[in-house]
Amino acid sequence: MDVYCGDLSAELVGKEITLNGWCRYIRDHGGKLFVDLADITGIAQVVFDGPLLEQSKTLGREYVIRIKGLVKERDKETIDEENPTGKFEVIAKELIIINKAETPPFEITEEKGKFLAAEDLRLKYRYLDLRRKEMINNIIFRDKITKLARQFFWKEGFLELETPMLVKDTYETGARPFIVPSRIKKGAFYSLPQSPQIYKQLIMVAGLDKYFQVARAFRDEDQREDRQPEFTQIDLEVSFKDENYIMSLIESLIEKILKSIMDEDVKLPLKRLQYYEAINRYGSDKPDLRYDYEIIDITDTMKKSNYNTVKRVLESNGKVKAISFSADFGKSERITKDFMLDVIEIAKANGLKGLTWLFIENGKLKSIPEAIASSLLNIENELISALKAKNGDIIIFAADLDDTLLLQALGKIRKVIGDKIGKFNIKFSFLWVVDFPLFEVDSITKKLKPSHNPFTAPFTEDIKLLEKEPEKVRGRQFDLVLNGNEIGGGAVRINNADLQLKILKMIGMKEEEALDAFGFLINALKFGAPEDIGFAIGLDRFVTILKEKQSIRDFILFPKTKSFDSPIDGSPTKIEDKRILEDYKLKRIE
RNA sequence: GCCCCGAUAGUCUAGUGGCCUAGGAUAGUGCCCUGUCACGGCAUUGACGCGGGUCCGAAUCCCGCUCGGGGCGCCA
Repeated sequence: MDVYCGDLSAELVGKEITLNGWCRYIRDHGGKLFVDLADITGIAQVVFDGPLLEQSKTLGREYVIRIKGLVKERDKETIDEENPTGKFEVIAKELIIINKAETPPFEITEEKGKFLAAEDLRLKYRYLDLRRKEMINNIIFRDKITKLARQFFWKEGFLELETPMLVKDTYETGARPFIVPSRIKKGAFYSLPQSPQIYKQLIMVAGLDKYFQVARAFRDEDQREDRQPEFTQIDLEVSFKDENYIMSLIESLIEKILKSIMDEDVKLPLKRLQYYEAINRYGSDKPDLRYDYEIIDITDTMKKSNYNTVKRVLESNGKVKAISFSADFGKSERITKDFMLDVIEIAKANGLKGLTWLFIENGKLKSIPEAIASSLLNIENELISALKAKNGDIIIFAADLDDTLLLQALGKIRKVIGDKIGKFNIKFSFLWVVDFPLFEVDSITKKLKPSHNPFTAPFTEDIKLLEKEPEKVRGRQFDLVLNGNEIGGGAVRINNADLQLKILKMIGMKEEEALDAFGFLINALKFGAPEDIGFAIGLDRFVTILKEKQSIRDFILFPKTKSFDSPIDGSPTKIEDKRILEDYKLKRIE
């Protein structure tokens, strides 16, 4: 009987079984030899003695073997409490060495961190890294979520449909795509999809009214800890539905994932925050609401103070905004002066001229130097009560003429403080951010650009503002935020050809450019496009946050490095000029 | 394009101008061991990313490069 190593159990005691696995640890005692045999399920101890002893001594680390043997309950004093199969062992009767293995270039160990090899080495030998329990768990966890999502959408009547990987280049409006030269059509290129966006809209026009896909997407933009050039979205699109349908559908999916996979409860419906409210209260369109630290406008109070630095800004119609938080973050650790000096540096790096910080002791404001607190003496109580601050709290505030900059900088600082204090009473804080502006104004070119994508429908009542006050038009866009990270986004799509063309022109495309790039979509909208709404969850990021890890690379089998190399196969690699020229009629210039 | 951090045996690390002939752990190799479980004991092989500079003297300081990581820009 074939058994997995992790499946040794009481029922198997006395039975002869076959195990296949890798020799993880070998303990040679001279007259007896123990092997920890590992596979995807776990580790089983195999005992070699008697006639097999000599052969077993030829085993090395990571040799792949098959053994036949007798399952035995271990003597009490030899039970390994650390190992789930530690009450049992297998007395080997037959040993087949399926394959020898070279000594691994790093240790495949479960000991946390101690021997964990550098990531670039792990990625080069990813097949060895993936033998580690932690990685196995990550990959299985990801599978569970994908599987659950599939079952969920199938049950809701969605079709799992595949959109093309070789698509039309639509660089004009979005992320830089990876391009693929065409061999047949000289000088022409496909792109790899930045998202299945347009194709799923076409699926809706076709009348296949509920689509989903576990879709790969590609973006040739610089990387971050939570960004890879190719990544996976759980992507969906529906006809004849609205925002409330999608939000409650996604909420229901989240609830199921958290309950059945994480055994965590989530309170539904999720909180919804309007974009402007999120910005004003938290300085971010994806605030982390595991902690409060709300940004409070103290402009009016500060006007009465004698704090000249700030007053000068106020005289030019600037604003002052503040955050308060506890200096004490448990385990007798406290916010230090050095940390606050770092915070001031962060403030400056984000464009603020400076930042003031004070602390409250016995109901009084204190500062280093004392002069700051003195200049605020007349508004001390008003300030403390406006911020709902208490003894032991730190108050920070900053003033600036540019309200947006002020809020964004404080939003960054709020996050730094939140991450530092880290005393969260909620593990997962989900949030909808809704009512985004349809456009952003590019700070340099002053041109309009879509705040998400150019296919998002404006609010019907805002369409009249398109001509004169486009920056006030709200888009029917909603983002899903988890612990301060955008993990999903959805929108109602434009289903009117004229409006679609108009929006494309508003973001700076000439009519012929717009038709050249998106004519196939605009044309489709003329042939009976239904009401259309969709959503996508960034799967890699989602699983990473649920597992409370930092890097999405630990949840991707073969990730790329920061410089876009693929350590496992060494790609990208040069292709000989001859082939490029003959097949694609392309020439390399240097 | 820019900013910041890092690079010492196969691996993880110690190291802050002379105590370094570079220390430890683990892996490897050889020998010993019948109850270990990251077995143990004894012995042993093995390293300062590359190039330049400062200095009497550089793993250590400086410059450049390479590689890796974090961030800004970018990511509809």
